[in-house]
Order: sequence, then structure tokens, then C-alpha cells
Amino acid sequence: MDYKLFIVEDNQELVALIKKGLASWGFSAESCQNFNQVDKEIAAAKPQLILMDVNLPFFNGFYWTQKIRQTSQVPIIFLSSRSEDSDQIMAMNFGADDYITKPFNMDLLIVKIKALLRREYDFSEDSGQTSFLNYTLNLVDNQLWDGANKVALTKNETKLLHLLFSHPRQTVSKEEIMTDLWEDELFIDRNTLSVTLARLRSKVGEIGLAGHIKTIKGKGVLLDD
Amino acid sequence: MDYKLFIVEDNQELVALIKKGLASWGFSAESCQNFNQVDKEIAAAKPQLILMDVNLPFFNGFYWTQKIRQTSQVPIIFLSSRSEDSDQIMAMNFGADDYITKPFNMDLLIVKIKALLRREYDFSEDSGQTSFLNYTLNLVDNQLWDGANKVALTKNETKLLHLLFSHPRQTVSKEEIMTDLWEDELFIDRNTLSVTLARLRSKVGEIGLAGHIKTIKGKGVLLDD
DNA sequence: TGCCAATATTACATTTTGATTACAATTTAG
DNA sequence: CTAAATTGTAATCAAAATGTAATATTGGCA
Repeated sequence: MDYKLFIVEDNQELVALIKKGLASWGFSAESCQNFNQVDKEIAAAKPQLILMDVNLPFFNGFYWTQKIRQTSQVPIIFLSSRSEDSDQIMAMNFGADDYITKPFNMDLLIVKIKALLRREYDFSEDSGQTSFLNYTLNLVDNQLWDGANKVALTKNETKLLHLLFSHPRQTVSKEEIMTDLWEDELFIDRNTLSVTLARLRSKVGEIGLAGHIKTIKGKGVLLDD
Repeated sequence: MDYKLFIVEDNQELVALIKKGLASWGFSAESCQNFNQVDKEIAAAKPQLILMDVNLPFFNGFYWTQKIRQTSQVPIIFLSSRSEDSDQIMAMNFGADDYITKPFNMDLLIVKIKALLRREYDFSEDSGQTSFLNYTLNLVDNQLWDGANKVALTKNETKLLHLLFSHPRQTVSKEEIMTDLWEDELFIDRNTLSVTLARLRSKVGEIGLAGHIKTIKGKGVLLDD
């Protein structure tokens, strides 16, 4: 899964700064355009987390938070220039999950975001998904997608592709693969691996990934560009 | 449900103060006795949330947090006298969920606790409801509402749907579901789950939710958009 | 080039998994 | 206490996933 954040903040310089910081951690973000319909924009964007400024044109952050909370439990972090405890208490009573005061340390914002994603979506920096080129392997539902099309994989195919994705541009030996897929089951025919590979190739071929999975005779399997 | 907290803090005056504050909000709390086996005491107490001081005799809070995280996802709030961002960042990277600096405002601590309980356990001060998209599950009268129509569910169906609603866009393994629904009854046939799922699907199908409940073969059940 | 081991392919057998159905047991409400 | 609702069990089914074996193909090397 890839995590999309939504930024409700009218200072466009700050928005740009935050987006840049998020991007360097692999998070994508959209930001609010029309401060008259923040709730509508959020409903359309379906973000996994919201950064909410307090002082906004038209209505303030408290108002929108309350409105959002009527229909959604999406995690919300407040951005505020007020550092009094009472402001933070109010924000959290309105349904915010965390609060950070401006100006803030970007690294601190990132760990707060990660903590919330971790709790709400079992986010962790390795598991969940892996990518190679424009391909993303989703370990939640065993699907591979190239930005446009999705291909459903089986458990073993996912395991195998995951192993390749975690060692891009490196030859992975057959032994490693066998261990990873079948661990202790000693009776597995060595040929079974060929078959599994073939099945994987045929499926991912539909979206053009097969050509990147090469077998190096006598060495193993290589995922390259 | 009533919530039990665990306080890891060697300043007994502060412990007493926190316990008093928590009590006035209806939370019970135990505190650490032997700072050599914090993990053991916590495992025994099974708290819903932990307050963790940084400076402790023998080992510090980071050490214990890391140790706890190997086996548990219980929410942890750090109590620290250091207010530098870098300390908070470190704590959260170790697996903490929030951080508060001493001396702190008791009301602020309470709202932080409530925010975490709300997120992790669907704690809410008034209504027993969970939502997903436009669907609202009422845990009090076991009814599912889509804004227009209502569907009556049974106890088990509600439990199951509630579990899915609390883990949207994640595959919930059959094991997790079994534990959640049948806890200790060890003799329950694995097939019973299939049957319960089928019954749930057929009921929620009337208002179009069935299509969002997908089974990922070999993994579990996934609620998605 | 032509051989040979490594790998691929194909077809089929086996196993796993989950859905479905009918029915029995149990719980709950009136 | 009884009837209805709920829940659990067992049997059956279909489909998907996986494994095996037989056969074909490939690529490196003598």
C-alpha cells in the first residue's frame, strides 16, 4: 500500500516544504485548494492521514476536524503556532491524534506520522509493499501493479517475487530461494522451483515484468533493468 | 471495557500523582515494583497502555520499550524531563506512540491517553460505533447502517465485522479472527469461521458491503474500498 | 559443431482452501 | 417452558494452488 497524506494549510510555502520532506520518505501528499470545502476535498482524496492547520480562511481547523470525525476515523495531526497546553488539549478533544507547534522540526513531524501510520495501518518500513522500477508488490493482498494494471499472485509466487525485489540487480541462488520458499520441507523436487518461476513469469509477463527476471545458468535468478 | 494502565516510573510521588489523576477519569493503573524485570511485570499485568519514564534504575526506558515491542504493540507514552526534539524522535523510533515532558499538565496527559485508547481500542466516551466508508456499525444494538437502510446482525457477525472495521485495508488472518471471536474455545472447527463469514456476507450484501469483504487465499480476510 | 547438464515446459495428480448446504445443538426471548 | 433465533458441526463441492514426472529446450563448452 502506498500512503497518501492530505495537507490543510494555507501557507503555500509551508505546504511545499512539507511535501518535499514527506516525499523524501516516500509519502505522497495532496493539499487543500478550496478552504470552503475542506471536507469535500478530503472525502475525494481518501488520504491515510491528515495534517491540519488551525488558522485557516473561513473556518478553523477545529471546525473541520469535528466535521471529518462525523464520518471518518482517519488520523489527524494538528499544526499550530500556539504552544499552550490548552490549545493542544482542545485539539485532541476535537478528535486530533497529535499536535505539533510551528515552527517544527521536520524529522519530528515524520516520526509522528510514522507512529500513527504504524498504529492505524500496521505500517512498517519494510513490510506491506516493495517496489522495483515502476512495479509495486503489495504483500497485503498479494497483488502486483505497474501503475495501471494489477496481477493477482499466489502465496508462493508472492514470496518468490518478494525475494527478488529485495535483492534487485543481484543474482539470487536457487538454494536461497529454496530455503526462503520451502524452509525445511526437504523432499521438495528441485524442479518445483523451475515450475514456480515459470508460473510467476507467465503471470507478470502480462504487465511486462517477465523480461526483467533472468536466469543465470548455474548461478541463480537475477532481477535487472 | 475498562482500561488498565501501567506506570513505569521510579519517582513514587509522581506515580501517586498520576494514579490519582487517572482515577478521576475512571482509569485504573498499576505501577512497576521491580525495575529489573519491567517486561515481566508488564506481561503479567496486561495493561491497555503504558506510561514509560526514560531515566530508570538499571535499564532506561528505551531499552524496555524495545524489549516490549518484540512481543507487543501496546501503546506506550514516554515521560521525560528532556524536551529536545531529538529525544522525542529517538523515543518514537524505538516504538513509542507519544511523548510528554516533565513537569506536565495532567489534563494534557489525559487527552493523550484518550487519543491513543480511542485509536487502538475504539475507546469512545459515549457511543459504541465504528465506521467504514458510509457504513456505520452500531455495537450496542448490533445493527449496520448505510445511511438509508439498516441490517440486523447477530453477536458473532457484529464481532467479526467490528474486527474488520478496526483493520481497514489490512488482511486479518484467520487466526486473529478465531482468537477474537472464540478466544479460548479450542475445539472450534476452523470451518465455523467460513460459515460465519458467509452468513455475514449474505446479510451485508443487501446493502452492498459484501463486495468490500474479500478473502485473500492463504492470508485472511481483507476489507477494502 | 554437437553434447550434456541445467532449466523450461507441459500435462496431470494431489493437496489445500474456502464456500455452501443441511442439520443438530445451544442460547435467548417471550 | 417453549419457540425462534443463533450458533456449531459435518459432509460435500468447486476451485485454486501446489507438486511431480515426463519431455523439450537452452546455452556453455570440449
